[in-house]
Amino acid sequence: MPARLKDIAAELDLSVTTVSRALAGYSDVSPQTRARVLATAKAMGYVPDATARRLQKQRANVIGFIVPTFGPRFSDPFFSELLAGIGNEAARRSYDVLISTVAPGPAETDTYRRFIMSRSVDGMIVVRTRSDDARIALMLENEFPFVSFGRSANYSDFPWVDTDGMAGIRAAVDHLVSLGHRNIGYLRGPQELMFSVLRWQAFVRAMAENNLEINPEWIFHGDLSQGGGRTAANQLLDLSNRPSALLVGNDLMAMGAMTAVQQRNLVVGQDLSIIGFDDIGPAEHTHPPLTTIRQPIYYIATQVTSMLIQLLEDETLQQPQQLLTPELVLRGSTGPAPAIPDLT
Amino acid sequence: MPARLKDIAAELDLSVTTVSRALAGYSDVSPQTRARVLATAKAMGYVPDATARRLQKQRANVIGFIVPTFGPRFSDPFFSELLAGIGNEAARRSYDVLISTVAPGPAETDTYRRFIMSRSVDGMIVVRTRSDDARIALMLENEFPFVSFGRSANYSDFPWVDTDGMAGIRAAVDHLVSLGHRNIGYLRGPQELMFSVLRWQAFVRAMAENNLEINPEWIFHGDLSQGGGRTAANQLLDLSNRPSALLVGNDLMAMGAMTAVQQRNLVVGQDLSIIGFDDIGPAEHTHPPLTTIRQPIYYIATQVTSMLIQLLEDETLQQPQQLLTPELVLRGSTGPAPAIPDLT
DNA sequence: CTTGACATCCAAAACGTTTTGGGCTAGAAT
DNA sequence: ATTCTAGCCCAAAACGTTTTGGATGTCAAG
Repeated sequence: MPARLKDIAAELDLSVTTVSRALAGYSDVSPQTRARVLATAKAMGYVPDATARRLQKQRANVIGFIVPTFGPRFSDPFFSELLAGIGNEAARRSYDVLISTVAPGPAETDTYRRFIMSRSVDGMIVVRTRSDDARIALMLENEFPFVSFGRSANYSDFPWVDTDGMAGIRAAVDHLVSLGHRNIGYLRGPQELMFSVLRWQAFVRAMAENNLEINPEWIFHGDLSQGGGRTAANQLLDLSNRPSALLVGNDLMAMGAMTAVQQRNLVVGQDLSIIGFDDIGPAEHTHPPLTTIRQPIYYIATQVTSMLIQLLEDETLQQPQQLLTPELVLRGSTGPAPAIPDLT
Repeated sequence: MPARLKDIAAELDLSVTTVSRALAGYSDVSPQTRARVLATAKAMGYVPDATARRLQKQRANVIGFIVPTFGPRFSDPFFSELLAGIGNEAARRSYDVLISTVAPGPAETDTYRRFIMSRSVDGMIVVRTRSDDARIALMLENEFPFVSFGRSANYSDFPWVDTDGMAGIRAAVDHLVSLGHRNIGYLRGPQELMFSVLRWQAFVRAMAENNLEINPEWIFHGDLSQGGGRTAANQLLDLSNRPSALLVGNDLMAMGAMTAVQQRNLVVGQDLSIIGFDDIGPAEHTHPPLTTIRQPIYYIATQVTSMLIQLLEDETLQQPQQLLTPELVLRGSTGPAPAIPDLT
């Protein structure tokens, strides 16, 4: 049984009130008394009961994070990095993080509702925003504090941090063009994810700006997983006329695509140039290392967490919406386009 | 403001007690009243205040999980899979998961102490156990419920689930031997991690059983990361007399080692056979796919969580210590040993 | 008519903390 | 001698729920 306030009070023949106020450092406790309280509290290993304190303060000092797990087994380095950022920043500011995992859908909204209405958490962090995002709708309508990693199509007035996919994709396309590529394919992520559609739109625009046509045969869809990337790349490689470069919606799929290429004894960066998006940890350790559009996941995670805590502590955000410019990281998975047979 | 019990009571002109008992399904409230209560509770979107309930019940329905993050940025698929398992199983049994991230060390023990003494969680899940594990010592001495993924050298009487590293390593060595390898190196993980020393001991024994000598030049150390694996493999490749096969303490390092081999234009599975340990998601997507010793991380995570919840609900564990036999998954990173120059 | 038995409801206590609104004493000022 | 002020302390209320231990009313059995 951990020691409680009343145990300390009994030990020192003081009231619970005085012990509480001594520990909180109020000035209406004599220095001697305070010293005695501090000493025995330490000796008894006293740690306040978090639940009781929460009930009284009407504040949990906990932020919620619901991981949208796609499928039961999922291992996405994106999320470990995210979690490390959220966890470290929260710990630094003495907040705890309450987690649940649930697949997108109605059950997900229920979990959000439960977190909010049961007052288990003071605020939420949202990731992988959707174009029409029920989670954001729910929280806006309940005026519940949250910050998201990513924007949404249907709502605009809420705090978020995001990467400028447009700029990133444009840099990638420009880079491919400068390498001589004109036949560029694109591997899209799920349509309902906001970042997926933004990146796709960026691709369409960047191609147009370079006066390149988009060949519908070279557009593929994947589920953001390595397996999905591999499947899509195999479809591409089965084509009789292939593109010379493939832009991929995220790194994990790009890595899967690389595997598919190599399994046919083709060379990534030569027979097919591949560019990913994210720069997750493993990206620099593939062979060849993956050229990718880097978004600072860990930094964004700390940033989002920090913003949420600021909101909770009634500070106003000087910049509630932050659009970060990503950086194209040139590595080995891209190379010059193969010479085109001269048709003249 | 979410609706509270007293709001429902006021609405229906009932006492808070009756409303509470109606919702809890006690038989001393009339069916009509109960129906009315249920209806308005639903209409008002009532969700019980978790904090108040916890205080009264002296039970949080929360399990704690402290992620031992090594370094600020870390992305280990091992942990995402672990988290998915813990999260999904906890959600299934209506428990929440409270998370913190902290690097191993004294601050880590403080975090455990805080979780325990503040009664924020009912029990803890421990992973990456150490030979002499301060976390386990702390919880045993406070009789705090926990279940761990992994054993410990200094304590034996606590509930855990673990993979039989011994059996796994032996299978791997036997497999290499059957392929003709006699010169086998080993890349160890950190010495303080229990699974690391168990696997190393297993290697020593398995080599002896096959009458093979261990060449100290072929023993390396790494930090379980891809970068660590790459560095170690580079040391190996710099050697004038190299082993023909390398057994690696975990998949992430094995993947790093593969990259190092490929960067020298050598072929994994031919010039150097590599075997990992874990079978994390990406392992089957490398090129060549990684031969590895599979431990079912997701399953173990659900199992550990389930056991903890059983403990918390006063059920006795029929099998408090589970040693799972891993499976050697043969893929492309291993191949026959190169022919040895005949010295006779 | 009384007594039980049953059905239905509720006031009050409890969980452990913080906050509110004083109370008491000693010494200084009037 | 009285009032005021500081300094120190504490009882009680409050947070929202569940549990405890009745209270009240009705109806059937005696």
